[in-house]
Amino acid sequence: MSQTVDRALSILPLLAEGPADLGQVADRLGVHKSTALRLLRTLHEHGLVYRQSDQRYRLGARLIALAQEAMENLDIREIAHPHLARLNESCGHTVHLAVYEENEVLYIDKVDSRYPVRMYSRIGKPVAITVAAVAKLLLADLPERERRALAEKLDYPLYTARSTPSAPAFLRELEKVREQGWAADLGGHEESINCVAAPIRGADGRVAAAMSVSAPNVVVTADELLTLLPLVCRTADAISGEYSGRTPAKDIV
Amino acid sequence: MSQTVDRALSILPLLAEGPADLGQVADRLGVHKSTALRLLRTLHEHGLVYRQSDQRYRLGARLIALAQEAMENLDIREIAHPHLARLNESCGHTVHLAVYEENEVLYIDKVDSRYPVRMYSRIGKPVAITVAAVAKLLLADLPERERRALAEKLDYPLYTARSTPSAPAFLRELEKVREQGWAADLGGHEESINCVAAPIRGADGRVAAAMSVSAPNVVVTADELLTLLPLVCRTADAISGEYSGRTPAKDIV
DNA sequence: CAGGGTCGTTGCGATAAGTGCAACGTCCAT
DNA sequence: ATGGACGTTGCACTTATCGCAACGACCCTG
Repeated sequence: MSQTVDRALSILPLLAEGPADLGQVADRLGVHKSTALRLLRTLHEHGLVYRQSDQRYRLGARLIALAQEAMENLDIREIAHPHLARLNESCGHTVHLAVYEENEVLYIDKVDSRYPVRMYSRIGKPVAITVAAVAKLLLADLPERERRALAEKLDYPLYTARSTPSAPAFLRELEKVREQGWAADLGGHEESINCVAAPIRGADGRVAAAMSVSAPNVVVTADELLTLLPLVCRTADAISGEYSGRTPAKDIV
Repeated sequence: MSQTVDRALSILPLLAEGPADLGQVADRLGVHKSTALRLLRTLHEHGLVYRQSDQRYRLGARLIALAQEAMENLDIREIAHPHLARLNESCGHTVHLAVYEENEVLYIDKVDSRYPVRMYSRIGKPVAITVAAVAKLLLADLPERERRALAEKLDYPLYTARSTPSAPAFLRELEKVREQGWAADLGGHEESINCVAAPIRGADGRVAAAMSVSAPNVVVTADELLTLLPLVCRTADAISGEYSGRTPAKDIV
């Protein structure tokens, strides 16, 4: 809508790929160098980009700090965290919390496994949307139109032989998840990693977030992990209760 | 430099304080509502702001994802992480990695304590710059002019009785840290928490990052924590060696 | 050491893009 | 039913942005 701002913001994902110099930025934006310079300067003043010693630009520290504040403002995160920590205490595995927003599913909290083998994932990282258990729960709750439209738009990378291969398969899987009220990912993202997930609902009954427990085969088999399902669901329900204002929450400050 | 972009970017910190509606944004920017609307729309298209169900705007998911990518591009983080994890294995306490950029010190990595008592801090969060041990190391290495200028600009909040109270005191502390080559924070930020920190240097000898070990009094006394200093310094030196390209690093892909 | 090339930077005039206004629509509360 | 608050739209004005061309710094090469 606003050309100047639009161009300036387009620089950010570009720099997210790695540092770039003025010429590269100008080329990729399709504008004159002087224009790119002015945009970069403005971004720089706001701390969103940083100019490193070799004169190239990269994303800046304030961007990271802003994102941090953004996450801290998500009240569901505050509410859920103690529950996630408690679940991690009792089962020892990695626990994730994720939300859906504008065609993306994002981890917004994580409690690391207490086993030495840790899986790779990061708060703030977009989730493998076609296979992750939390993603299935979040998408399964979208209105049908939106769900179908999104499913068509997605790519279906074959991370493993068990990855969801196509839009129809994905929609069927979502339907199943929707009915059973929980989801699993058994080696669909990484061969040896399984997850079970449960939905967290707001006052309106819609799925506001999803949480999961993940563990590699070398620690527990898929079947063993599935025995945790009731515990995961209970935890998710407890969070739902607090988040929707039904349960007053017996803590804190 | 670019008015439109400048205004648009000013919206981000504003929304970081919490969700706001169109009128509030327009007022705080000092522009007409229609102008604010267009800016917000552009930000929205790029996913940097999100419009929640009550129509108010808040920071969006892509901002968080971008920040994530920004951090993953910091090569020092990649290099340091295994060392931090190993240090955590051997001492059990919380380990932090921080960098300085444009008047801010930011945690860019963290390995949580294995004790039940965990301290509050977050990757991406700006550090209490006048008291944190890592901040002292990073600022102590700045050119004198810059260091003085920054010291004058800072606020000196008295978190505790031991917090650095003023610019002159801070500069003296930095001088000391500079000479001894390590830093500590003994209850200067939170009464019961102590840290020891060591610098990580690049090929040019300048301090590129700093790492610290933190623990609450209830787990170890300050004196006990200080006995870890040699280990912390050795770890930092190992990271320095790898980062500056001296040590080839015996790993990875 | 001179010359050619690359890259970042600056000032300027043309004009395209952004701005504020006023009117409209919607929703909610009175 | 009526008033007010808030978001949204189209439009005329004019200001802020754009690309250009020229400059300067730097680096590498012959």
